[in-house]
Amino acid sequence: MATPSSSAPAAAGVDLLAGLNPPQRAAVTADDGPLLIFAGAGSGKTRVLTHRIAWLIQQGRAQPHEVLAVTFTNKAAREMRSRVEQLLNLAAGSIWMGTFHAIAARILRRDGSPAGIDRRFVIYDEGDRLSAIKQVMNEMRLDPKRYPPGSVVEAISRAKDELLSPTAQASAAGTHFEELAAQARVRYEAILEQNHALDFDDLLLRTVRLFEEHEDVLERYQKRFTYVMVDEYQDTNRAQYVMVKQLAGRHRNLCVVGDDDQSIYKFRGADIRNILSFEHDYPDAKIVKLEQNYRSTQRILDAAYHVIKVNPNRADKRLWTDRQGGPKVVVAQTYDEQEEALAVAQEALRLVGDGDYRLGDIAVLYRTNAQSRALEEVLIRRGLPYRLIGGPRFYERREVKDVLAYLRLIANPQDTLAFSRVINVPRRKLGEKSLFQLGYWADAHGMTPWEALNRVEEMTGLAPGAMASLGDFRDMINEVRAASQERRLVEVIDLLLLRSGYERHIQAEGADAQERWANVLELRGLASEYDGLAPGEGLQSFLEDVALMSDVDSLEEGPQGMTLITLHMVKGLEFPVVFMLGMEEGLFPHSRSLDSPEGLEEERRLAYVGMTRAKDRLYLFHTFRRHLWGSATLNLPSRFLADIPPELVDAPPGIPAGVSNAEMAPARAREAARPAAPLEVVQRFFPGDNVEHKLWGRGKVLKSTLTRSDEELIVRFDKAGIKILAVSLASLIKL
DNA sequence: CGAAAGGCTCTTTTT
DNA sequence: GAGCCTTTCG
Repeated sequence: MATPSSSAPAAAGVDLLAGLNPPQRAAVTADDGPLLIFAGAGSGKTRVLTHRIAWLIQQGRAQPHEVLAVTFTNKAAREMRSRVEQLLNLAAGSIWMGTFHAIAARILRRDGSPAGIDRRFVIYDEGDRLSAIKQVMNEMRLDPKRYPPGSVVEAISRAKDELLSPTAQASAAGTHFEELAAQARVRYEAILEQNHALDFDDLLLRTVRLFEEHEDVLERYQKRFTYVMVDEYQDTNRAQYVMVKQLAGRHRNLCVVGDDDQSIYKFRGADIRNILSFEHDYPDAKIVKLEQNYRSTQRILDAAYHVIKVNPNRADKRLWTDRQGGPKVVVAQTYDEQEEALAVAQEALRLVGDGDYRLGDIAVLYRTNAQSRALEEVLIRRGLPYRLIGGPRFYERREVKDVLAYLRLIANPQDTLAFSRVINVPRRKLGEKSLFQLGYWADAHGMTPWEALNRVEEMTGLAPGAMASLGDFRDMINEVRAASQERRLVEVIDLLLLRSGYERHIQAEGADAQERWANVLELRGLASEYDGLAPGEGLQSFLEDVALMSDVDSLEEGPQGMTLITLHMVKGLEFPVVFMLGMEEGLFPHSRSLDSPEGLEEERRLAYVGMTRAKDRLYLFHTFRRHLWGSATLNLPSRFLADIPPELVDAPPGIPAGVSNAEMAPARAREAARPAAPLEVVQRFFPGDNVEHKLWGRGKVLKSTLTRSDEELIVRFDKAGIKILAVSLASLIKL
C-alpha cells in the first residue's frame, strides 16, 4: 500500500471523532479496503464523509491530492470542500472533489488526446443534443411526429449510460424504434465529432473507454487516488459504476455512501443494484449502517417507514431518533388545487403568526413542476414571498443560451451548433436560402460553416446583401475573438453584446425585454468571477463550468420566503415544515409509473424522500378534483397515504373548511357523499341553456366541455359572474 | 424576408 | 396550457 499504515501518529488538530455516534465513528475510522455506508435520511451522511476525508489526512494516511471525492451536484462538492477545510484548518484545494461529469471532463481535458479527444472540446447540453438529433432525423427523413426526437435522445442516452457502443446498441435493439435510434446515433456521433463536442454521457463513457484502452493513463490515476469516496452511490448509473471501479481498482480504498431507499433517478439510468450488490462486488467490504436520524421527529420517521417498507428488495434498516413524539402527520383533502394552495398559505401564515416558524422554514413539495402554478398565484395574491426552485432553468433560457453560443463560437470556431444558433440572431437579413447556400458550399468543400465563412467571397450564387452580411458577421466574431486573447472575460462579453447587436436586439424585445436583459446581466455577473484568470483561459473555464452547472447549484440559503420545489430536487435538503401536495393516484404515484412495479417502487422512494425532509411538521394534501393539462380530473387519494398507520395521522384540523372563500366552497361532505362520476359522460348542457345553481342563482351556459369523467361548464350567472363548474359536483338545474 | 397566427402534440423527474 | 412547428400574410 502506498500510504503509511493507519497507526501513524495523529496530527495536531480538532478532534474529528468528537460528537460522533458509534456507527459514525466506525465509518470515519474504518481501515483500508472497500467500505459501504448505508446512510439513512438525516443520519449525518455529509458529516461522516467529510470527517473521514479529514481523518485520513489528519492521520497521515493520505495526502490531500490523493483523495478523490465524487458528488452529484457542484453544490455538494463545494460544501464538502469547505467543511473539510474547516475541519483541518487548511486549504483543501488539491482534493479532487466534484460531480462525476466535472471530474470526467477534467480527466479528458488533461489526458484525452490518446483517445482522440480534442483538449478544447465543448460540452453539449440537453438543448444542443436535441437540436443535433433533430437535424439528424431531418436528414434521415424521419417524421418527428411518429418518432419524437426527445425519445430518440433518451434512447441514445440510456445506451451510453450502459456503455454500449453504437454497434452494440444497434444489435441490442429490439424494436423498430430502437433500431432507428441506433442509426440516428451513428450520425449524431459524427456531428459531435465534427464539432469537437461531447455530450453529458460522453464525458463518462469516453473516460471509461480511455481507461480501458490506455492502461498507462488509468494506472496514473489509480496510483494517484489512494482513496476514492462516492456520495449518493444509489444513484450511479452503469458508466459511473465502472468508472469508480476503474479508479479504485488499485488501492481498493473505495468508500461509497448511499441509501437505496432514496434512489430516485432510474429514469436517467441510475441503477439501484450498484449499491445493493456492493457486497457482492467487494466481498471483503466493511458495512456500516447509519440509522440514527438527527432531523425528524419519531412520528415523521415512523410514517415514512410505513410507506417505504412496502417495497421489496430493499436493504433492511429503520431510522430512529431521540426526538420522540412531535405533532402527528396532517393528512387533508381539499376541493381542488386552488383550495389546496389556499390551505398551504393559511397554514403557513398560522405557523408564522404563532411565532414558531419563519416562512424560510417552510417547503412545499410537489411531483411535477406544473403544480407550482396554482400555488404561485395564491402566494402572489396574498403577498407571501417564496422562492421557486426549478421550472424554466436559467441556463436553458434563450438569451442565456444565445450569449453562451456566441462565447462558444469565439472559443471554438468549429462549433457548428453554436454557429447556427447565432448566425442570424439578431437578424442579419439572412434567409433560409442564403444559409442553405453557405451550408451546402461548406459541405461540398468539406469545411465547417465557419471555415466556409472565411472564404465567403469565393461563394457563387449568394446574394450580394447576404455575402456582405456574412462577411460582417465573420469580422465581428474575429474582432471579439482577438479581444478575448487579451482582455478580461467581462470586457469580452461587453464588447460582444455591443458589436453583435445582441444588446440592442434584447432591449428591442417587447414584454420580457427587461427580464431577458436581467438574465444576460446575471450571466455576465457569473462570468466576472473568472476575471482573475488569464485572458482566454477565463473564457475556457467559464464555458466549462457553465456547461456542468445546474440550478440547484446556485440555490442559496434563502433569507425568507417559502421554498417551492419538486420532490426530486429536494433530496438532500431539510425543512422544519414540509407540505407535500397532490398526494393523488395518477399524479403521485404518477400515472406514467404505474405500468411497471419498478416504476411504482421508485415513486414510493420519492414519497419517502419527501416525507423525510421534514423536521417537525409534515402535511400531506390531496385534492378531490384537479386540473391536469386542460381538463379536470377526479382523483383518488394516493395509495401512499393508506400505508400510514392511522394513529400517526391527525384528522385535518379544519384546514380546508376555514380556507375556502364562499365562492369556491362546495361542501366537502357533499362531495364525499356523491357517487363516483360515471365513466361514460353524456353531455347534458349546451351553450345557451338557462340553469339555476343553489348558491349562485340563475345563469346561462356559455360553454360545455366533456372530459373523460365529467362535463365541465362555463356559466355566466346573473349575479355571481362567470364560473367554471363540474356537472357531477354542482347541483345544477336546467330551466 | 420576417412576423403573426394557427394547429399540433405532449405534458415526470434532470446530472 | 405551453411550446414547437408550419402556414399564412404583409
